[in-house]
This record gives sequence, structure tokens and C-alpha cells, in this order.
Amino acid sequence: MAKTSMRMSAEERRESVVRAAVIEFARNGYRGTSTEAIARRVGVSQPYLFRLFPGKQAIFTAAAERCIEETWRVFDEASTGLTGEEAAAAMSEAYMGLVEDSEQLMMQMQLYVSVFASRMAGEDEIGETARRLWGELFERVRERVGGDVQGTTEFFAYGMLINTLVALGFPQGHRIWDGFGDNGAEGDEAAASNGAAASDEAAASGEAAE
Amino acid sequence: MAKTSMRMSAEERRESVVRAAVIEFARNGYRGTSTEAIARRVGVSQPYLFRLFPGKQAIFTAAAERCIEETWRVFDEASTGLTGEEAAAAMSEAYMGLVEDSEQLMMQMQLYVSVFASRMAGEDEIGETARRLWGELFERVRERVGGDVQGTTEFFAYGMLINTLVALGFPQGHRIWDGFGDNGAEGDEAAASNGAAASDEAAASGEAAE
DNA sequence: GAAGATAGTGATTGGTCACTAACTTAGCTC
DNA sequence: GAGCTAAGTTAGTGACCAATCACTATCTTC
Repeated sequence: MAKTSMRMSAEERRESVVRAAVIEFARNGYRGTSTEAIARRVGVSQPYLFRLFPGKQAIFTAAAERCIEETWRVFDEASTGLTGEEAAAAMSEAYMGLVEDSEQLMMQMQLYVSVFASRMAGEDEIGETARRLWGELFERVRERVGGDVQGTTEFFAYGMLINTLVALGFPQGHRIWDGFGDNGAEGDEAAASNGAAASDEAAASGEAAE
Repeated sequence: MAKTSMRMSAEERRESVVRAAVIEFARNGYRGTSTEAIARRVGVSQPYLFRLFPGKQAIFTAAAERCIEETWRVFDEASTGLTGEEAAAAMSEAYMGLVEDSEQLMMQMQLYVSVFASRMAGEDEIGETARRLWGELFERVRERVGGDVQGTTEFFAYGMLINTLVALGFPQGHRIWDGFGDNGAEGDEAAASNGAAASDEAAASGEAAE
């Protein structure tokens, strides 16, 4: 941990840049993150980033792609071998686990707002990529839960709400998280699979950030 | 419309600054928006903004607050006099209507990521404000739909998903929006109220942004 | 151990941006 | 119409930042 700045292959270095970029971009957004900050976190000089990537935008894109792939990896790992309700419940629980790893969730939101900004600026290159990746993630989840579009939509809806509550910094255990539990009255199908997993995890820890 | 730059009271000017700020911040985020851009949109010189507001952050905060208040106004107007399922359906429909007015939705997301960034930077002032306003909005909606926490949570979950799909620029009519319709199989309560309103609007127009 | 390739740095630059200071202009009142 | 007040501007500053360039250090291969 003392001297991490050993020589490394370009490929390995790119990998650590992406990891650092996810953290920095997640916390500060595209415009709020300086390439200097990423370089510092990686442990290399700022100009060297421009040898590894053609520009700042390319680093952001790589970080965003990584983030969506990682999300699927988490879902896949949690639900592998399962189907239908069980798969949905497992994935919900896994996603709730990501609340601890808020950078993962926030990088998503940063991607969303950046896509909008790009579109407003007249370029939609990153938007096309993002929609493709998101669509693929949606379809993969949908297959895993058994093809139900509405259930999958609801799954993602709750996911986006979780992102929001994490961003706003509502601590787990706050009233606002209560709606994720379904130990109460009606026990309808899809909502239950999300809610049940949520309430289990929500009660566990009380820490919010950093 | 020719000469909008008539003299105006500071209070009126502040109002137009807030309106301009919502658009600019929604499109480009906090860091991506220059005070110059806001001033240009308002039609005043950039330094004058600093007479009307103590700083850029204050303009952003005002825009964010306005945005949340406006959201409630839309909900309230749409559902006034209604209760329970009817109120929920009316508010869902009203929110879907905001898809056309994407700045309103995007300003929300910009607030969320900015709150996270502030917290990461060690300040949580805007976060406290945002949580308070968001919590109030949640409670107001909850009262309007009759006190059901889970139903309200689901309502907000779908709202956050809509924000995301708008940000990503999925055109209405795209497959990804299909899950908002519930004309199909099961007709469970809460999901129906969201879904029904959604599908009505979704089929209507095909425009996405700007 | 020389030569080529690959990893990495220091210095710099053109540009942007939030914010300040000092000044000007329009409207009001008596 | 002088004088006050509030609205609004022009000019400027220090900080920051993405990207480039010219250079050095380390590894590999023969």
C-alpha cells in the first residue's frame, strides 16, 4: 500500500483508471470531476490518462459501461440457477445490498443526467450506447424472472427509487424506506418480491455514506 | 417579445432567474451550467445575478425548491377533490404529462446527484433541505391517496423510473415503456392505478425532447 | 549491452468560470 | 428638475482544467 505506483501494463492501468473513474464520477459528476482527481486516485500523472484514453469523455463512457455490466454481474450472481419469483427476490435483495456501495448506484444516475445533457447539446452518441446497455440489462432481468414485462418494469422502478433515496441520503431505517416492506396487508405478487427483500436488508445497518 | 429587458423589480427578476435556472440546470447540471448561460437566458448581465442571489449555489437551491413545489402543484391540481385510487390515477396521469416537460423531471435528478455530491464534499446543507421537501411531497401524496405507504412508495418508484427513461431518451412508444400498461393479465390495485394512466398517455405522442 | 518499445512525468497553454469592484442609467418623489 | 434609490452594466481577477508536447525511465529482446 506504500508504493502502489509500480509499473503496470497499459491494459492493467486502464482497468484501475476505470475503477477510480467510477468513484470520482459517481461522487462529483462528469463536469465536477477533474482528470487530475482521477489521476491522483490512480496514482499516475494527469497527462498520462490521455495516453490511455483519447479524452475525458472516453473515460466516463468506460466507467458507465463498466457500471452497468457490474450491475448485471451482481444480478446474475445473486439469481443464478433461480427463476421467476425466486430470481426476482434474489435480485432485489442483491440490489438492496448495493445501497452500501453507493458509488455503484450513483454512477448510474450520473450516466442518466449526462445522457440527457449530451442529447441537449446535440450529440446522442453516449445516449445510444446507454439505451442499448440499459435495454440489454432490462431484457436479461426479464428473462431471468420469466418474461413478465410488467414485473420487470416494477423491479426497475423500485431500483430507481432506491437510487434516489440513496442519493438524497435518507438513512436506512428512515420512515421513507418503510414502503419497501410488505409484511402488512395485501400480498400481491410482484410488489412482494421486491418489498420482502428490501425490508430484510433495510433493518440491518444504519450507516449512510462514506 | 422584442425588448424583454425592461426594468423589473428585483423580486420579479429573481423569479425569471429561477425559471431560467431550472431549464439550464436541468439540461447541464450544476457544474455544467455557467451563470453566464443563466444570465443570457434571463436577458441580464451575468454579474447582476450576484446581486439577486448570494451565489450560484443559492440559485440552484432556489431552482430545486421551485421544482419540487411545482411537482406538488401539478399533483394537487390534477387530483384535487379526489381520493384513494382516483387521486392516484389522476396524479399518475399528471406525472406522465410531465414527460413532455422534461426539464421539470431532469431538474429533480440534477438535485439528487448534487445532493450526493455535496454530502461527499462534507456539506449536507442542501441535502437536509432536499430530504425535507421530498419527505413533505411524499406525505402529501400519501394523504391524497388515502394513507397507504406501500402504494405511495410504488407511485414514487414508477415516477423515478419515468425520470430515468426520459433522461435516457427512450421515445414514448418504445418497448421499454410497455410495462407501464396493464391492459393485460392481472389487475392488482396499486399497480393498476399507475399503469392505466401511463398507457393512455404513452400512446398519444411520439416526441421525446426539446 | 545496445536498440527499440513501452510506461510515465513536468511544464505549459488556451480557455472557462464564479465572483468583485466601480460605474451608469432609469424611475420616483418633493 | 434636483436628488435619492434601486436596477443594471463594463471591466477585471484569480482559480481551475482538459489537452498537448517534449522529455525521462524502465523493460525486453537479441
